[in-house]
Amino acid sequence: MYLEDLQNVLVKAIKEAGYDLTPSVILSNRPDLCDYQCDDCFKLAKMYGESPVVIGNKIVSCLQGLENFSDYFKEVTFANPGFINLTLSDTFISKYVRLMEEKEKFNFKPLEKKELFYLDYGGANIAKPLHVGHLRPAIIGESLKRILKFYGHSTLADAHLGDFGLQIGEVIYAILRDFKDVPVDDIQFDLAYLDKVYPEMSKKCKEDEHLLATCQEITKELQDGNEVYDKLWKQICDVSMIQVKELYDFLGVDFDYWYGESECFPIIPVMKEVLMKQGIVKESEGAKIIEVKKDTDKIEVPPFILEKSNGASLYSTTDLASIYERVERHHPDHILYVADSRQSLHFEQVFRASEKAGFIPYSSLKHIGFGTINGKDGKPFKTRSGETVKLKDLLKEVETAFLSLKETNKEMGQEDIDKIVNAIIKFADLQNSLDKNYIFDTEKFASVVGKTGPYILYTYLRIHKMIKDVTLEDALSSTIYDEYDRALRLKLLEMEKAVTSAVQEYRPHYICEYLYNLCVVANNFYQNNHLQSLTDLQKKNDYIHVLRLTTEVIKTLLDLLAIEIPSVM
RNA sequence: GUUCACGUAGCUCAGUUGGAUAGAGUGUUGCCCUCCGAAGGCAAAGGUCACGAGUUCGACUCUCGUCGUGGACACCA
Repeated sequence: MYLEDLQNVLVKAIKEAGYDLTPSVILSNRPDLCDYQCDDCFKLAKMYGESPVVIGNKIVSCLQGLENFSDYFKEVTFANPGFINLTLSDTFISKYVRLMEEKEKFNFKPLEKKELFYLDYGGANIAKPLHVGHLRPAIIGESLKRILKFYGHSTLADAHLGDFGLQIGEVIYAILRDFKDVPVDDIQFDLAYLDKVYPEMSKKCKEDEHLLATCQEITKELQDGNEVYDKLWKQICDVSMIQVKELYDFLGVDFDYWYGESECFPIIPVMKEVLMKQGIVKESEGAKIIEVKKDTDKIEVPPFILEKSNGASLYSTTDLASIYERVERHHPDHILYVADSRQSLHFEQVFRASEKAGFIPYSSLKHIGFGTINGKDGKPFKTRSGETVKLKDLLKEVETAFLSLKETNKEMGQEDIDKIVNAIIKFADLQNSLDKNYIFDTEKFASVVGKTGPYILYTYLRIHKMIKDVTLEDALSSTIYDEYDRALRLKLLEMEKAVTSAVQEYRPHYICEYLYNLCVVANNFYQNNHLQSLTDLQKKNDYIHVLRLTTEVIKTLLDLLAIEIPSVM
């Protein structure tokens, strides 16, 4: 809100100077000179064919002539070759800090249009243990959901479990082999069994074409409604879901719908009928396809495959069916897919097919791709023996490393330890920009110093401890006492920008960046201003106001990253 | 082969419509606990922004090319 007000003042001054442009007021990149700056003199110079120096000086003198100048600025200057430097007045800063305290949601501007975002960020597979690869979609998706919701949008989260693919056929094959003398209704197995059998079958099918074909056949029959397979499948789901939910629960990742691909199957025939009527389905090499390439394409975009030559459905089929179903049922404005960047071509095909079929426009569909977690060799992260790392083991490893840092950590309650482990992992992951691969470094994931989740938690707890029992009588005054105080108040105002950017670009790391910077400024304040020894009551009152708001902002933003605050550290 | 993403300090990474002196963390070297928690604060050193052209008053940012890394390229998910 404050930025908009600043901008409006500038609009007026520009008009008064005889020009017409909506300027952009941005955070100063020379904090030694000013708080905010406007660089649009260059643009105006081009538009009006005058020198930016002349234009800038005109605008600056219009600003300086404002009747209520001090409501906004302490100082406005022009700097060569074309910068307008704005230093905000204490009155202005404190006014908006007070509004952040008083108004709902830190005085965020209400949304012009509330939209419904349908988020697909699960991708966990039934019958396979969750591994490192499932970590990023879960925490990025969860964070995006919370950010969108905080911003004012509606969200629906769908786990979209992989529960009807080849891996199920493989596991069913193994069950029938291992329990061949047991009547189907009496077959009982547990999670340990699935954990053992899946890797075994997966390996064997890669080596044995005949076995693979058998498992594919089982998968198809399951999809077609084979009763025996269906019974086993239900049990596989029940057994696996316990672990899947346990892990997601630990990570604070929650879904509105725990749907799997299997849910799409009843819709597939309906969808196919719609597609056939539109006449966009073709036959090619025995398969049913939809052409999705365009003349403007630089790359060869392969056709979307609706049906395999053996009549079976595949990944693309269920994804398109799920779009059809989601649109029919929920009418979302956007569907977001949080999935590995490697799947970008797949989503491109699905999105084009969806648009061609008239389900939902291409522009409403978005694949939020992210890089893979690599080991130090630049290849996907594996254990020493070359296996994918189980998520459970990774979490345990981080916990062990944390506990060994300090003797006293072992005395902490399990709930607090869990929260800190979450903070370590999530902050380490989310602070990277999404599109890059990143290197998994055990040391980094065990670190609690510097730019880490625990640093944020620690900052929060220290400040919270000293102000939690104080009740405030007077509102925050407009006096700013020193540079640390000023820096903290200015930083608090930036919250809106951080969240807005994160929403607009679907990038949680803007929140991390801001959160860390806020904590640095807050720590600075803390180090240089001792609350206890203060005798000036108004100053003490104001400091508590500012610190309290700081803790509230930290807590709110941590929640957007799905990080909870422990009771002690 | 075609194509997409990436290449910024020793290491791990930010850099939000192209703007002034490219920022953090970590590591290294020094300081700061008789005052609210040292998982903290301060300071120093550390850069041909992969390389070469181009567009622009101005390029880490945009365009093209080269090199390097990773990925994708119809019946797997």
